[in-house]
Amino acid sequence: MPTSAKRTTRQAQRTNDPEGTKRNIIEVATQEFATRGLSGARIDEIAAKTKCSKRMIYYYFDSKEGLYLRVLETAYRGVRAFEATLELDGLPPDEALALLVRSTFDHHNEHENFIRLVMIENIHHARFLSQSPLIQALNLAAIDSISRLLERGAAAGVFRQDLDPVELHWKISALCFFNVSNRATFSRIFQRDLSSTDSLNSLRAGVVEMILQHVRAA
Amino acid sequence: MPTSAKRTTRQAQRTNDPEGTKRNIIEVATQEFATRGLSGARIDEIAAKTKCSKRMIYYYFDSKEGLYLRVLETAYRGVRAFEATLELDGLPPDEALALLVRSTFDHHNEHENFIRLVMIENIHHARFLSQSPLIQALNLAAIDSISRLLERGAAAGVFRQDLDPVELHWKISALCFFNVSNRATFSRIFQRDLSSTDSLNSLRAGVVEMILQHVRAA
DNA sequence: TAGTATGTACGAACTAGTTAGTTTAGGTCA
DNA sequence: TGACCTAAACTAACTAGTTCGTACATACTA
Repeated sequence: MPTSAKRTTRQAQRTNDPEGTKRNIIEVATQEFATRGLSGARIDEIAAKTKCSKRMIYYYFDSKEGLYLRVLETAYRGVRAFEATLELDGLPPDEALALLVRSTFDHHNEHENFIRLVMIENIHHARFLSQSPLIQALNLAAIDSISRLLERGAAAGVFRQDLDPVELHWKISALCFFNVSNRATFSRIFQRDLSSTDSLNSLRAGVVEMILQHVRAA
Repeated sequence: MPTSAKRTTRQAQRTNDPEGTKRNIIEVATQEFATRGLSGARIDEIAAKTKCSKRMIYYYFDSKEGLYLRVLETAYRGVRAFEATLELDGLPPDEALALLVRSTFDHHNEHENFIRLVMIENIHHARFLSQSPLIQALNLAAIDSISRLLERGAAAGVFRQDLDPVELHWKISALCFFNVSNRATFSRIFQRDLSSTDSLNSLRAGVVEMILQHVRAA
């Protein structure tokens, strides 16, 4: 019987691996959503690039938007996990801040997919992020770290007293985020490869310097 | 005959107005593309919101992408037109720079559609901007203005000598762009309305201060 | 009357999501 | 221990609805 023969050949080595399947789908979907956006990404395309069938995407994630939300959460979790590896509390305040800025700059630079997902989420007015208490909790933790840093700096007399941790985080983010988010248009317009080592070194140094100058006690 | 009667009633007052029609289409399309992105925007939806039919979009702009490109060009032209109204050359360098930063911050803040179009274009790796020599020319002109400013400042001894105009433009852009581009996610995560007058005043002041401190001669 | 401008109706291709199943893994009980 | 059972994991093919783009008909203007 040809039907059963075909089946045997094709599916002989199937093994159930729910976690692996989910991970595989999220990995592929991250790339697709980051590349093409929520409406630009195609479920069929994602399915084709996974090791499983399209039905599994709906089996595990319910809908395109459900999948997108899980992709977004996974991306934010990755960033927070990175931040947690920095041990700022053990360093003098100014050195800790310099390290934070430098690391954020480099991390963003190396994780373009994360930046693109955040851009896409902003295009959607943070509609999906709003549905995720997880993401909001993750980010609030990042502010604690800056708060402690500012308090130590102020106490030691090296930082100004009037700094707001959220606004400082905003400034650091702005400079590190823009480097990746607007690189395409910026490089094109000014005919300069902003991802070259020289450009990155120069921009990184400028950003660190600006932030440190900004927080220094007068 | 009902058909001709209908036609007569409906089109009795029709007047040909190609320029007006084109302007109307671009206006509507700008809003739609800025809101939903290139793949998210729907030609039928754009057509429904114009005063003309879908046929006219294809008549004047050939394709969805053709329309998008014209929308992008029009948006960039608007920004450049604004920049040209600033008369920086008549002011002392530090005042001129402060005015440039403040104006850029406010202009971006008031033109969310432009910011969103640039975000969308970056998501598309600047693929359409690359096709438009017009946009590239417009932006290069903006750099001239900064270059003159830096030269005047350096000559007067108030600015450092080692500043690169493109990098300074990058830093100003980063801080002013991020304020609008990432407002949705940022406001949501930190439960703070970054578009409130207080927030804007505080951020604007911080941005101007940072840039001025950065360029000042040591 | 020739070229420009405009509306209507339609189709081919695409796309999110579903239906109707099959296969696997791991436990149960005769 | 080994046949049997069930829930979980998985697939191929399909459906219903959408969406870009066009063919065709017609009106306006110089």
